Amino acid sequence: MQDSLKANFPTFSTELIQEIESNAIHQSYKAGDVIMRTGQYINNTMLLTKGQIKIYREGENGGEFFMYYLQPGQACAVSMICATKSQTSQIMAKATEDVELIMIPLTLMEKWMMQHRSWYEFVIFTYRTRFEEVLEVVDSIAFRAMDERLEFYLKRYAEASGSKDLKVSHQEIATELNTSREVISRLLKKMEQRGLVSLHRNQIELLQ
Amino acid sequence: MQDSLKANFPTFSTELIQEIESNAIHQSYKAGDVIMRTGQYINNTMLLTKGQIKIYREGENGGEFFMYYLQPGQACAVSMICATKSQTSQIMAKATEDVELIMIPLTLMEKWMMQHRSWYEFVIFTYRTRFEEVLEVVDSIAFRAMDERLEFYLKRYAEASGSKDLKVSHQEIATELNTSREVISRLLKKMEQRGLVSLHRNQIELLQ
DNA sequence: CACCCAATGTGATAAATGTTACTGTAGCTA
DNA sequence: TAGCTACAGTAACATTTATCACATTGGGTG
Repeated sequence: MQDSLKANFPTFSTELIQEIESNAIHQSYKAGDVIMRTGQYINNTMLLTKGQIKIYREGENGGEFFMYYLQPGQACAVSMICATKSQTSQIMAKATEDVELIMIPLTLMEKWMMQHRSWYEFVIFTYRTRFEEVLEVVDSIAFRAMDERLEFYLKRYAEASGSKDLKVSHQEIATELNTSREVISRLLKKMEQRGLVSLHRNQIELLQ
Repeated sequence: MQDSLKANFPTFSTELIQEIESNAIHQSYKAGDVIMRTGQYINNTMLLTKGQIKIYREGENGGEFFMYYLQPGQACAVSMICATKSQTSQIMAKATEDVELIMIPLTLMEKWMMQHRSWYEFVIFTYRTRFEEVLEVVDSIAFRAMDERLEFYLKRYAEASGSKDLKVSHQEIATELNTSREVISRLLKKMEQRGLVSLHRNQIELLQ
């Protein structure tokens, strides 16, 4: 397990890794599990060591607006932010694969900020990258029409899955972009005509 | 000046305030000045002691999408985040009133994180509130149509200015919501018919 | 006052997106 | 194989938003 920690968080100092090892709680989830709900209290920061997590913003009407992915070696910025005051979560986290993660209690999270430079830098780095990611999301909704947003979504999906064959239904895309399946179908057809994708059942192949 | 610091940042410890006093650079801007541009390098964190700042996200086409306000006693989260790695700004900051602020160099910002608990808490609090504010903005664009977004905008404007008489033109609102003046005029008319606002030249009066 | 100009109002029309309704099709299973 | 179901395609229409064109209004200024 130390190996997994070291491999996923290479910037952590040896002492920090030992501290994590002796204090942290390991937790695992199955693909599809909801790890965190909007409104839930947060007392731990979560470090992802295996699998993939999708972060959503929930609308009142039950919409699930996709924000970003978490990969092994990353942490949930929202859990860090909320954990510092035991606030409720503003987002929903869902496992897209079987997930293993390490829970760091609030008290330790704060203590380490003062004691471990590598932890401090990791936390700040996490804040920064997630903030930037959210700003990009704002861009995409504020300035771009649905066709561009769809391309943006597919690109991120491909990056996260590490493949150009996206196993995803039109309905799922529609839900995560907060639009309707018909709209996505139409736009995908147009993209196919432009030679950007090749459409199959339950699969979208990104060309070029 | 120490009084102004203490009044605006009441959580800061006495030692921290002294440190800020002896190290910081004071800077002032006129209403309308652009304080920070997208793409500009950031080496300082900024604490606002007087005036008001609007934070925008700039689109490639020149759009200026309004994100949130900064008031005295607050700091620019983006400047904190970027400053830690001398990154470029992802946002634009514009003074809406005459502004006075304190610049904290990157090196101090980091040093104080380890030394001053009140600074650490302030930084974390700033991250958290700004992240939440941006998430709310995502909500408003992702889940709501223009009429609701307009109401959301006006409410925030009223809160920030501390008045129900908003001195703002339809064109300005349109720009900051990335839509067109006609749309805003029409929606405002509807709001007036519903008894939510009273429209005057260069002024929108929020009723109830 | 006469004029100008920015701000606002409004209709017509286009484009994008949302909604409804229906069809087809692949894959699974009884 | 028949039937079921999730997924996908598509037409028709409604609604929202964008764009264009032009009228009106009110305040400031010569």
